Amino acid sequence: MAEQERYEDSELYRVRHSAAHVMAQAVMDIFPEAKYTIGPPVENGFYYDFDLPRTLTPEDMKLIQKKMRKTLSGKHEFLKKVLSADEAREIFKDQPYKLELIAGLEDGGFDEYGNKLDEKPEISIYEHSGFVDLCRGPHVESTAQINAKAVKLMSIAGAYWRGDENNTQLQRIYGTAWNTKEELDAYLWQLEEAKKRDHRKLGKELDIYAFDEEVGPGLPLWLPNGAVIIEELEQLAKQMEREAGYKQVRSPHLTKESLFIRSGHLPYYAESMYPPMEMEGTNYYIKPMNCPMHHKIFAARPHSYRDLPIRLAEYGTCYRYEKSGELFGLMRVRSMQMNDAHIYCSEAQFEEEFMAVIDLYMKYFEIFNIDKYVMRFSTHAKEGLGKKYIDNEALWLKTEEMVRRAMKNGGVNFVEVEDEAAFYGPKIDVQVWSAIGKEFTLATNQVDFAVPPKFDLKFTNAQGEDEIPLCIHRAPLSTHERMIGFLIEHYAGAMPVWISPVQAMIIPITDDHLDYAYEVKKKLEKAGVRVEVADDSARMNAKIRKAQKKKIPYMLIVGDAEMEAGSVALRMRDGEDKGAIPVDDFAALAKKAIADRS
RNA sequence: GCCGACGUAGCUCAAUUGGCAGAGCAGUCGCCUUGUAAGCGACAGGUUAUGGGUUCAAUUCCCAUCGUCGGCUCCA
Repeated sequence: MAEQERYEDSELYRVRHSAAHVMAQAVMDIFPEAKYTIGPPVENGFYYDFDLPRTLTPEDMKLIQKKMRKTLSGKHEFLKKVLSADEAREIFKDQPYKLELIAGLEDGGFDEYGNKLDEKPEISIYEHSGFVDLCRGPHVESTAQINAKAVKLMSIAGAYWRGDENNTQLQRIYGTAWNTKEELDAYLWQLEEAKKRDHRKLGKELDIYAFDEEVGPGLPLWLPNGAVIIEELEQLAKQMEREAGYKQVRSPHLTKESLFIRSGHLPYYAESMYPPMEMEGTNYYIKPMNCPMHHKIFAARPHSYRDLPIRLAEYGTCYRYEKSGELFGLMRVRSMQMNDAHIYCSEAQFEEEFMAVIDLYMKYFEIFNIDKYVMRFSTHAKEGLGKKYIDNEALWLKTEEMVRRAMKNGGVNFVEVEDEAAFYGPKIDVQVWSAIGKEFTLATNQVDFAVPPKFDLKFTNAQGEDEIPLCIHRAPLSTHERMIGFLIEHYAGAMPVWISPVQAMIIPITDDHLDYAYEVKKKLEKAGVRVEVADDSARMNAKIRKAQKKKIPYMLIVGDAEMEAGSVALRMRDGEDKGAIPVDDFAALAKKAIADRS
């Protein structure tokens, strides 16, 4: 396979970066008193952030686009000039954000996002048709290289200066830019297609879940179809966990405050927890995580090294107070049921246990044909020690090395990302993308070296001494909410047979075939197939259309011929007509598809 | 939570400068009895998210609240 060109090195990257400058020029033209900040290329386009005297309107967008087009119709060269910090300060003396950037560059400290740089950078400006911006480039040679017909402004959004919510909120304009009009159209078409896959749209159409204003935001109601999917996922998890030596446990949704103080969730996690309720002078919290309960279950009985590892599993229901603007369909909710388990093991057992969890992930990915994901190894950051991370650098480094070694020995590809760990240890997150391109952590596999000692967890080792176990937190099937949201999009609503809420729809051609249809239904139900009869007054064609729109895997058409032969005419949801087959044969076929989870 | 947009029947969407709130699909009831993506007809369906305000008159203009969406922040 040929080496792929890095996006940052591509022509398109320079086109987008340059288009951002042209847009900034248009905005500054309309608002001369505005302050401009930064405007980088991003995936599929670019943005630029401004501090403006008033909020932008759709009319402004039109005007900006018009002005951009005018600039792009000419051939204006992008000229780079390297200068000193003082010279730069003189040019941008009325631009406070630029002055801040210059100061960062001068210190050799920080780039435009406030991230640390390794080397002291040079300070440069780019100028085109009289517009000057502090910028390290690269750009196209001239505006003639930007196709005005392939540039489109997409949306306005709020964004914090340097991504910090304590800073001023700026107005961000997003645009997209391509080499040709055809590429732009293809991109816009792709966006439309993605919307059709959106789990929020399909979840409604397929009657999987609903939100109700009166129930509350982020609190999904599972409709019968959704509940079927949940049931199947739990069956799968229970089977896999049984085979992998897990034990099922159960724990309450509510506990005393002291438990979460001990676990370290309070006060650090309080922002994400529902506020406490007071009973008889004691505060109780609804759990945002299951771990403290599982630790208590472990601690409820003494353990010998001979018992380890101990693997405690529970599809635990948790509640987290996500900020209102962060909610997103099923992917980000306030009530969730996690495919949770905690594995308590000795240090010697760690690598094998950790990799057994990764193996479990792989098995699930195979079942669901999930191949577009990134395993992210999330480590601590030194600056966060004692703040967002437990203050024990030696243990961090040690456990991180354990994970790194385990992953390498297991031959698993991963990317390492600093400052993404849990407060109690490093983790492997499985990153996936929603239909509309949002990134999510689907599954997670975390090491916990910090909390077991807090809970006085121990086992008796071979020498008869107390030893503290390590804990692995894992959730390979994520939460029901996120997993099902993901699966809806992954399959574009056409769920595999085994998790399809309705697996077969029997479609009688006329009412004369209804009795036979019910007879077939009974037989198939006996075989364990979720089947319904389309017994409404619509015509066969309409019934097929309806079943097709509900993405039901099998349509069984029954008429005179089938009734006589004891068969069904099988139509697949992709439109393929398999012709008539004996009912028993179909039952066997469906049974096999369900058993194989295909 | 913040910035912005939006909220009309179960769903998808109309409604002129403020002047009687409408259609398709779904639903119900009839008729038709049909061979692989929509048969025909009738009926029913609404305090235009909620609460205030302006006005002779508000779906339309203003304010607040709730919710949804696009981002930011945050995250399983």
